[in-house]
Amino acid sequence: MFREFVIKVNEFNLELTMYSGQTSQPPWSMSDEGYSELLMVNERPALVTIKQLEGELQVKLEAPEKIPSSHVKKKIDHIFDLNFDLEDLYDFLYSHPPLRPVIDYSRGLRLFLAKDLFECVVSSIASANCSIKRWTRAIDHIKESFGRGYSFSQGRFYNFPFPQILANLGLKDPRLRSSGVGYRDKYIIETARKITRISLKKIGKLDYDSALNLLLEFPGIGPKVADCILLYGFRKLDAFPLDLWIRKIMRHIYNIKFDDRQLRDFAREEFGEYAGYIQLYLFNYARRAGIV
DNA sequence: GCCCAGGGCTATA
DNA sequence: TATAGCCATGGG
Repeated sequence: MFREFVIKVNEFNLELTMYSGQTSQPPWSMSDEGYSELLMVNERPALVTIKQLEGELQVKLEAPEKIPSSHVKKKIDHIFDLNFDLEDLYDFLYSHPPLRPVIDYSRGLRLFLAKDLFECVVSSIASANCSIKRWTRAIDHIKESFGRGYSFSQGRFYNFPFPQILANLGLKDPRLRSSGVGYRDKYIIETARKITRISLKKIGKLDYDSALNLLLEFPGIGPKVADCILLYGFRKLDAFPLDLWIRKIMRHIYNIKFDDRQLRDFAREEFGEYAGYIQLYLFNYARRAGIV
């Protein structure tokens, strides 16, 4: 089954969003057709290819079984957070003078939300003390090694393996390590084992603090990784992942020596429901503008 | 060859 | 509670 349709968008930059380093998943595979990825829609495999032309997204869909376009559109709307009003964010940023410069630098940048919660958890663990290039490649390797493959006209695509598959690996099994996650392999395996007993969906329904405290009990998940999962996985908009870039840029913008505790409290009190998006914009600003 | 990467874990005071 | 050293490994 092949199908095409269009999604109207405003204030969206697909390429910027795709390569912004959010730990929900690696960037989708790029070709002349656009960006392609395997999505499970109603538990069924579908290859989705999207290309942006100004104010519209051209979507191509290939699936062995019949899948309603409206369901695919809903998935895409969710993954790129297309229903979020960026104008409101820009108004908020404009009303806080220290933050004004970041607006024009990242216009159209949106959340890149998880298509698979477990993939988001593993990606976030793998991203710790690791370059974006390396952890995204490692996740792609894990998909090819342990995921289920589906063939399409563009080639073969793999889903992210279910927790049970990684949970069944021995702690010293070399296969996960050789995917490129390094010493984090045991964290991933032990976290996978815990996740076979706890529902990620249920964690996502808890309030911010309860979900945070639960995630912190998983091996390999500290404060920063937990906030990434809360933001990019569960769309907790008040999460504020605090990494080295955010520390740098906050010190640069506000010229105050905050420790991590104070920075988190400051962000959540000052930014509220915009904290997550502001973190996204600050990260992009710091990383690309070469702020010291 | 050295240093760093969207940090977390562990031991020590 | 706070800080120090360690961790795999590819890229600059």
